[in-house]
Amino acid sequence: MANTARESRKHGSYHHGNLAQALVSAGLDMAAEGGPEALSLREAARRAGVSPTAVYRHFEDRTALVLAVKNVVLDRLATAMQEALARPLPRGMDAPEGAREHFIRIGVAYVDFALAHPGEYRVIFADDFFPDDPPSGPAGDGHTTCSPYGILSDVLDEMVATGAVAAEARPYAEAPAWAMVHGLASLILEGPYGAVPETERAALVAMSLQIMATGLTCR
Amino acid sequence: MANTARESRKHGSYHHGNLAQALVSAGLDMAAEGGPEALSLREAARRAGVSPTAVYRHFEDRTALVLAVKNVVLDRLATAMQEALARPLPRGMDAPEGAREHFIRIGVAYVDFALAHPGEYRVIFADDFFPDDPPSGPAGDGHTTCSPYGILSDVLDEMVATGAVAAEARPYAEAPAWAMVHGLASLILEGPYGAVPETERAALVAMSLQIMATGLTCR
DNA sequence: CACATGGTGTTTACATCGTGAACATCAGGA
DNA sequence: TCCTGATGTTCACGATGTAAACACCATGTG
Repeated sequence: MANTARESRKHGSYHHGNLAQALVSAGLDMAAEGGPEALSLREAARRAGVSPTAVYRHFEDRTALVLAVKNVVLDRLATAMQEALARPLPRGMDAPEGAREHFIRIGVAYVDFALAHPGEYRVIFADDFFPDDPPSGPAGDGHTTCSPYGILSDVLDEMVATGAVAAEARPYAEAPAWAMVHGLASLILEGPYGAVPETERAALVAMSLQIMATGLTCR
Repeated sequence: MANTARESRKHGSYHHGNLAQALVSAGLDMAAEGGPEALSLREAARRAGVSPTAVYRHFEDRTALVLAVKNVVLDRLATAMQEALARPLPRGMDAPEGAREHFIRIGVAYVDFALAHPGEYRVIFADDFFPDDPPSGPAGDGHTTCSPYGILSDVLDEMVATGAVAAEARPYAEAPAWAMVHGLASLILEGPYGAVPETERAALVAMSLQIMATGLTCR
């Protein structure tokens, strides 16, 4: 939104103005329509009103364009998760319960985002390169807190700090948690659970996350 | 393996003999090399020593070819899981513990298969159509027991039958279980956990499955 | 002020892919 | 014997990613 004024192509001007941004925006649209495989370089150029090879002035590859789109999607996902955390907790909930509730919430937010924006979500896992979210050693070292991975990490820390989760269970705890939500999203979007009616889906997701939280908490 | 004798192309014969099979076999090779996106119709034809359009006599689409390959991969995955189940249990293990052990085993086998055959594994989730493994209502109705999904279903039934898992937790229990293993495989193959050294990977997977089993079992 | 420079977009071209249409070859039954 | 249906072939088309050479133009330096 940096510059709404300078719309797509200024009347007859040879130069575009902010092609890179326009291409990423077109890429987001195309991803929303048909996932990462629908994100074509030529079509992005077409939508930006520019010749196919102009793209190469701003992105080395088609892959580079996809990667730029991916970063935007990751940001949006992180925002959705943070909004879920921001909602006030029910009164009368103690710290460990609150941490567990946070865990459930970001999980639900993650899956909801994936189901609401299937195409965009799938871009995150395109081209087998992950720009964000470093695996980070057994104990999480400094990651960007505003990335999905960082948010998950923080919530897990909170669970340990409040005593909801034993400290011994902390190392690598991101893995099962993330695996669960990504697995759910993936099985619903690309797997057999797409057939499950939407009403039961929410219950299915909630139940899965409860099991996960219990597995982490129970000792 | 129906007919090993009749190799690819018999000297000068116009007709191939068993093109369909040769194409699927080529498809498997290509998938092993570069995943589903490397599975090209033309290249499959090339490897079978046949013109590109000959493929259409046996498969309606490129998608149909991919689907055929997918079915073979699902079979192999199921076999790997069944082999894991076939190994004898440690003596002195009671029925609930045995069921839990079975659960862990098929989970490990699933992830191991995915990591050992990344390209083939990814074919399973290509073209967002799932030929096998119907979601099957809340309570599993008759699926093919020799499919990955069927095997998981059976093991979950065993967990309930032996009292390891409460009957109330049975409906839809396949979802979180499968989500976990698929999520793990996916995050390691296409996500950030590919960077984790192989030695720690096994521990990470084992730990995740323990948490999952605990979540199902704990009451 | 003139002008070179580098950033940005264009045109042309090529290899690859999936796919449709028309034609060729062959095996087996009327 | 010849016809018919199954299987492969050749040609053709449009789409895609990308490289190479060229065109435009804003900028700042002489």
